[in-house]
Amino acid sequence: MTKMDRMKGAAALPLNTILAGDCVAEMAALPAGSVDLIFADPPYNLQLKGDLRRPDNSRVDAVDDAWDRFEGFSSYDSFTRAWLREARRLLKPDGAIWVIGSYHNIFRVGAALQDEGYWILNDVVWRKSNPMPNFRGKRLTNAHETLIWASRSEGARYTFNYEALKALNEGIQMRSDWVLPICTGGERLKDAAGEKAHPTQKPISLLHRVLVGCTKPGDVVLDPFFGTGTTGAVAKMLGRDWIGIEREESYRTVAETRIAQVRKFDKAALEVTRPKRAEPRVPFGQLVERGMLRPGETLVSATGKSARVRADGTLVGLDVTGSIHQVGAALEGAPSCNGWTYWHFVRDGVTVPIDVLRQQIRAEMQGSG
Amino acid sequence: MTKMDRMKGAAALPLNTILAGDCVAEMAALPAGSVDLIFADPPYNLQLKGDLRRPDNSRVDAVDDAWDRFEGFSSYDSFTRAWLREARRLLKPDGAIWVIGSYHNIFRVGAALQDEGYWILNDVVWRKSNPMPNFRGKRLTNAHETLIWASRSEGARYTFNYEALKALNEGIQMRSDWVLPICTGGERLKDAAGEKAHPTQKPISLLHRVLVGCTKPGDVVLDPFFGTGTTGAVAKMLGRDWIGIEREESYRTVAETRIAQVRKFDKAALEVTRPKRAEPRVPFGQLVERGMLRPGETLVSATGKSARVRADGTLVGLDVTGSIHQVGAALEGAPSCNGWTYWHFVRDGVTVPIDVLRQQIRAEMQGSG
DNA sequence: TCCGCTGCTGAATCTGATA
DNA sequence: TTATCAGATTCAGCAGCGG
Repeated sequence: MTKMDRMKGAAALPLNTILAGDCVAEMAALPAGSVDLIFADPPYNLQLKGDLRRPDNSRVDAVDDAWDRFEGFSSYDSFTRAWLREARRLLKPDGAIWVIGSYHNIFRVGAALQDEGYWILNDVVWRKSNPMPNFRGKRLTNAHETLIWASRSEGARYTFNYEALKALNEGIQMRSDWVLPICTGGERLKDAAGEKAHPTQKPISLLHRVLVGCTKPGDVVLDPFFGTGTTGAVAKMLGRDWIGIEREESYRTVAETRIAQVRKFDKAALEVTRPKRAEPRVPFGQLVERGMLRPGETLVSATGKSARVRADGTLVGLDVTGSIHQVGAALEGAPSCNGWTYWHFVRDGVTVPIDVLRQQIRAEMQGSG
Repeated sequence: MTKMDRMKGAAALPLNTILAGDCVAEMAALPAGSVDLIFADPPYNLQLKGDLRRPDNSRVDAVDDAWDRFEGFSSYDSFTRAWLREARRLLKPDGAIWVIGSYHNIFRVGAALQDEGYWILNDVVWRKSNPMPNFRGKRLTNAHETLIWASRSEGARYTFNYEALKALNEGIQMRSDWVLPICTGGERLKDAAGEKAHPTQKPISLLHRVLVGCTKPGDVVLDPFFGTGTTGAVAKMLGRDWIGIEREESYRTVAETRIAQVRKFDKAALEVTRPKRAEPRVPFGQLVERGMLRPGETLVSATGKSARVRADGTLVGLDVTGSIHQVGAALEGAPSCNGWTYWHFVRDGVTVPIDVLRQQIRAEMQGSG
């Protein structure tokens, strides 16, 4: 594909609309390499037989819709591989996919993902804080669903906002198990008759975490099983573009009304904690040029090693000369070393990491734009 | 099979011993329909490439054993289907199987189980209370493993001690997610050199829950990937018969010594299974994800300071960005600050501490362990 | 004996910008 | 495309030691 083709394709993308039809056919009509993230909540192939009743004999409203009926595993597999293949064609090279499912279908989906060339990054457990109990006492309470996060291929440079998710989790890195309530109450959409509009509406909180963690503002998010449009609603809130595909007219109607009512968060609120790597690079030599460190001055490490600063911003250790990183690594016998945190200078008897000086320079750069 | 055959087969069973050899060949030599429960911890096919270092530069001791190396998915699939087929032949008609794995292999195992005619009853998530973190900040902490529980076939009358598991869970129906620590400390078996005897020893608490829930005293439990014999040790404690199969002599030696030391119904060993209950930690970000607070919304303090909420659960104050605690401390010039009581939101003209929202979330989590 | 501090470790598919 | 090198990155639990 030429750059021109891709630009043409991108221009043709039906952003922020719901396409009516079968997801494989609709995806086939979209341009390759045009989507940043796909979130998919495919039919679970539940294979329910008769009714299920609660201990008080009331009937459980199960998923018995036509779209969840398949002939058998082989038919479900063909369906799965067909939509996963089209989805992969649509993804940009560094794009990624999330798929949610239960034990009825997730193993087949996961194996198909691997067979189609996707590269699994994590499986994530959505642990429901308020699941439906097991009424018969014949099994464990089915209290979770599984999500799979995969990049388009091995080695792809997928988007992962590590610091943002860490911030969401109060400073501790986000784990693969997420405790979130199921979608109930005011969030649960109702149809005209007051019945739930969709049997398996996903909670906003789930999509919020996925989109904050794995997309950037302005990214294109595709949901091939749009349902009542949680993906679109959250994408809009977060300032991402979205495309939905949905066969059932009744779901599309509910989704359109819903998304129209969503307000985008304001720009400042969408800013997210950024990684250090995104900050401007400051060469160590600048600390010397600016006179923050004197040539000839001795730097020390917490492990008791020392080295002397030279005018060109290199260090001289016992036997070694080189960058702050190289000398640190050599003195420790380590394969690598972050010299910024390893080396310290001494002022008025106090030992200070040289990284503090780098932060001063960065702060100045901020102020001067 | 006649009743006579089955009795002959049962009589020939090598109970409470470890068979040396490849599990497919060893299972093929055992009589059909003779086993009540199988617990299997097959190789995960991790496909690790280079080595991994912690931020302090120490090297992670990875699973690089020969038994975890496969040519590719197709080779792993053949292996999986071969042992699952033999395992199914050995099961009594009402027998069941548990298999444990990670995202590297569990999807292939689950699909194979279904294809071979097993009937999945639950997938169970082992949520590790103390997993290894993600050192490079490139993915989510891999904090769980998945177990699949399946009966030999659809409609089988498998053993499930509903009341026993409910009692283990302090009177509440057992859920499909189990919080248990990984195997460390005194429980972790060491070799003569003081190194861990097996790279992936499973905790007693995990097997305890499986065997209490899915076997009866006197049942025969088979583990085709016996390793250092946690399955055998727990079976002996609980008065079940066991059969192990293990290729590696070093593992068999450790397992034999270990199981010889186990006393039936060792009370102290059973203590391990009681989960510790602490007040669950609720990250501030969850209030945002759940829509209790809106990104862009302003929080205020009793001292007249204010800050705005961002989508990743951080706050922006006058000059500071960070957690609710960090921003509160900075604005007050204090070394620390409890953001939960310091910050308030405004609804209908009323100022409410954000801690009220945390209490709401905790109330939802109550009773769901 | 208790407390705090340091150090070590666990089934892990673990970098990215620039030349 | 490949080589080079700067430099970013961790949580819970247990053992051992010193005061």
